[in-house]
Amino acid sequence: MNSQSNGSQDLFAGNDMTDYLAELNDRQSQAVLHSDGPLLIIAGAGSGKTRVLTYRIAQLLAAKKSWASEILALTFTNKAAREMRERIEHIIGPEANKLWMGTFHSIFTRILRMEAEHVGYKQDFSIYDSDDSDRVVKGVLQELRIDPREIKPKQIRFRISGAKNQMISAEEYAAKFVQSSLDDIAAQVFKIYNNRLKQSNAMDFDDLLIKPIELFETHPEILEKYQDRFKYIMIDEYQDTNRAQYIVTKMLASKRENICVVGDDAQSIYSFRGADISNILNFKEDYSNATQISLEQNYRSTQAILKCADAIIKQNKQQLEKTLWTENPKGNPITLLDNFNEREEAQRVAQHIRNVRMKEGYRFNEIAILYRTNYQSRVFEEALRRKDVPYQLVGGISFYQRKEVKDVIAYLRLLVNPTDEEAILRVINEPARGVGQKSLQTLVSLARQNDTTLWEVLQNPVMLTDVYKPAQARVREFISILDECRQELGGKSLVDTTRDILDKTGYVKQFIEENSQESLGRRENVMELLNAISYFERSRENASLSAFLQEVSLVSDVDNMEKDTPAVTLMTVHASKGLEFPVVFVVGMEEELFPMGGRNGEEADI
DNA sequence: ATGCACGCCCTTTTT
DNA sequence: GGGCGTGCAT
Repeated sequence: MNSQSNGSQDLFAGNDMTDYLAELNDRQSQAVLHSDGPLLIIAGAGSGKTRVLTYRIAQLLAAKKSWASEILALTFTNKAAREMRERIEHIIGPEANKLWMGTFHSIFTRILRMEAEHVGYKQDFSIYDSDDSDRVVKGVLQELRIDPREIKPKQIRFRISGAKNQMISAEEYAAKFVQSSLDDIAAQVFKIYNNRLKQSNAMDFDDLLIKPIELFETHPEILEKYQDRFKYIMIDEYQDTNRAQYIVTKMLASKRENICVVGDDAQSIYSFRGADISNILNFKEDYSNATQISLEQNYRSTQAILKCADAIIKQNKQQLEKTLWTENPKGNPITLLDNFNEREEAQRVAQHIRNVRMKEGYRFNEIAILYRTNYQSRVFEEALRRKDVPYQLVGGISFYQRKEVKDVIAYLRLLVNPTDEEAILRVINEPARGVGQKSLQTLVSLARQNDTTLWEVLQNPVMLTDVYKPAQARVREFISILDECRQELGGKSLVDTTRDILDKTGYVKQFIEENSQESLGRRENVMELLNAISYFERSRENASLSAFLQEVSLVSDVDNMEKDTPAVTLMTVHASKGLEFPVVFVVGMEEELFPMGGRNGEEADI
């Protein structure tokens, strides 16, 4: 691996700024030394982008341009944020913890928590992931008497999310964007969906980006507070910002224009979730005095690989011109493996892995298998198992998306935010306590009729009179368990409180009684969640339940990837972005699958 | 009315 | 390898 790679060697032995400037090439140090005014860094793949960003922050601090607490650095993944923070900590020490560095979602959640009341929320609002959103949509569809099997909740959610990303309100959507009956349904659902989230004191992922804009638009004095606080703003992966992210950062930067964006139009991979490549293409028009610096030297790949990538990217119609080059060796040619089907492919990849290990001495953790979609992993897992090759899966159904984990999390969410309707619906009959569909339906419609929260209905004995008698008692039991555990929050530890919930509800007991392979696994996952909570509690100063919940709702699986375990890594191409492996298999390179095409496969997407 | 077992469905990429 | 809906038993 090259010395400029993401490798683990300590690059920051010296504390003297000049020391590490010496490690940079001309363009890199130019970018690091630029301090005031808008700066656009076009950073090709493997061109040392992270190192430039970290050094730039260190440089701003060293030159006393600002305090750490006045720098805002936004990334897309927790991993990128953590990596940068660690590197900066090496240079400047614990002061690094004062940086406002994190994903868009986590930073703006932080701001929203502080300003919640100004956007009509309570501080401990819940965060709904896409699964929660789908379930809300589904509920709304049912209330509208639309069969969720004919109209898929996901389709509706995509439309709502797409609209939100582009800052189109439910009202505007209904007025302007209805072109099909599906749009029409989406428009109806959109409004109700928003109300329901609001009433549940919950935000979805998109809200975390939109609500700050609302906040700043309606409260100029609050906007100004943050404009003054953030003297320097840095945005990583700018090519992947969507409209909301573009607007909110522009608002924050407009006073000082000390905004530095780093990106590469050729590496835009998130258009499917609203990323708008024109944000980076138009940066120079947004800020007429912007400086542009292109990082074109690649430190990661061989010439052979670079040449191949370049030949493909050159065909993009819209792009910022640049040519990647490298001083690295020519390297092995790329090997093409023709296969009859996926089973043969997997089998031969597994064999190749054994070969490169035996003949060329690579270790398992230096090898990666990349595919387009998670479900492709299965056949490779099988093949690797058969050949006794250890592997680790990154992504797919992540730990925090498992049903049993989500259930326990839902219980915890209810301690913090009892009005979280999605959480109630999730666990009110989990484990089965005799509150079935029929009773639930009654309860929900009571809430709607009285324009109140489900929680309110559950608590109100008068309202419950219409509900099936046996269910009433069970509802009361459910409520009192939650109330009891909520009392504990201040006193007991989080793990103990969680254990109490599990005990009182019999959640784990059901798994023990079932005693099947499956329930055993589920039980283990719940135990692992307890471990995670306990670890969180031990490693944090102010380890509140709501802080834990926030963290788990904003982590992804790549964040937990183990770099040193002796295992081949399996993941999607998306998840691999920014990582390095000496040996890489890109599998399933089939028409329509890679790149993904099909009916709506537009040329721009390809 | 609820609970359970079964068969059906689907699987882009992520915060 | 999931969830989810259906249909049957309790």
